[in-house]
Amino acid sequence: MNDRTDTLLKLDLQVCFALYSTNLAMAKVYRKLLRELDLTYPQYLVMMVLWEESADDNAPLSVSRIGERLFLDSATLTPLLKRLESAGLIARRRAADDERRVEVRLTDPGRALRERAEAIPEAAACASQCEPEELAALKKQLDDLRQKLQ
Amino acid sequence: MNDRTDTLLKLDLQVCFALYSTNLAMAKVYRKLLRELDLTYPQYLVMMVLWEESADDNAPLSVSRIGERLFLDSATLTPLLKRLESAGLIARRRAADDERRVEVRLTDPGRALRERAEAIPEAAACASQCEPEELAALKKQLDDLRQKLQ
DNA sequence: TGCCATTAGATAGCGCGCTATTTAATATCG
DNA sequence: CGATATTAAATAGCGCGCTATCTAATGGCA
Repeated sequence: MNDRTDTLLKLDLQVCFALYSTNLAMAKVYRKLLRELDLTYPQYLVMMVLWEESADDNAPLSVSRIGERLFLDSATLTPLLKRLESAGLIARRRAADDERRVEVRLTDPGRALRERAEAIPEAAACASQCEPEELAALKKQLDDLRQKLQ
Repeated sequence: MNDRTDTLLKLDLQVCFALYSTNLAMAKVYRKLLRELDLTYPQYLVMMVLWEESADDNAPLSVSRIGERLFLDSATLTPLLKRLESAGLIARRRAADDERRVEVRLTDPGRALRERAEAIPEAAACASQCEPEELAALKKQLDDLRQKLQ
């Protein structure tokens, strides 16, 4: 193994660890911010998808559609959605035309929560203290890497 | 809220989600690679710290020292270390001079595992398919962000 | 010496996120 | 039509990672 290869391997390890630990740090910041909404970060992501795709017409989203957006599957989403349902933020119902599908809709409180949630990204942006250019570059690199890994 | 601010907020959300989902994708790749070593990614990180800091002289590391390196605390590490212990890779023992501390040491099998683990970073680097320059830039940005978040 | 604060680690309980499997509904094809 | 394959979601069980709390050991100080 030559030096260049060795450097590359160490670097790769360091990148993976940086990804891992920065993600934990990010989760910690969001946990604090989302505490007052009684949401976890993954729950917040689900609500964001619903607010984005279904807020206007209240069109239902299937579990798998939400999973597509968030790269999560039913084993993760089903219990999470049940918690959001028991918190009164969403409603779950089997689709009439295909009873395999579960239709997820916002309830009125779920729709209303959006306003209170609007303070979150600003607070998060503040915590990150980064320049837009820097963030844009980081996002692009992360998206590239995810695509390659998948 | 002006357009520039709005753009920044959306960007921040996107970066956090990119971080979250890329981390999951990375974990998935490592899970597959580490399967043959019967290690999870956090367990692998602990072994890496031990291999790096304690392989030569078998000097023990405390739980908190490992936690410092990995940004994890005892609530996460204690059960993880117990699993590594029951797998025979490490030994845990209260320190004689201060019985609050627990000394973590590699066992012979734990030390031996290092050789088999040396194929992992190469395989991971291969999966990421990235140029060293790109990885180096990504690592730097992630480290910056983590520091700002903490 | 005795009291109190601090420290290191362990524990309880919760919510992901995963693999593997199961259930039920729908689609397909002879 | 009936048998089989495919699909959507749910479930079981495991390992983090966290907050909050607890236990036990040590340090400090009157």
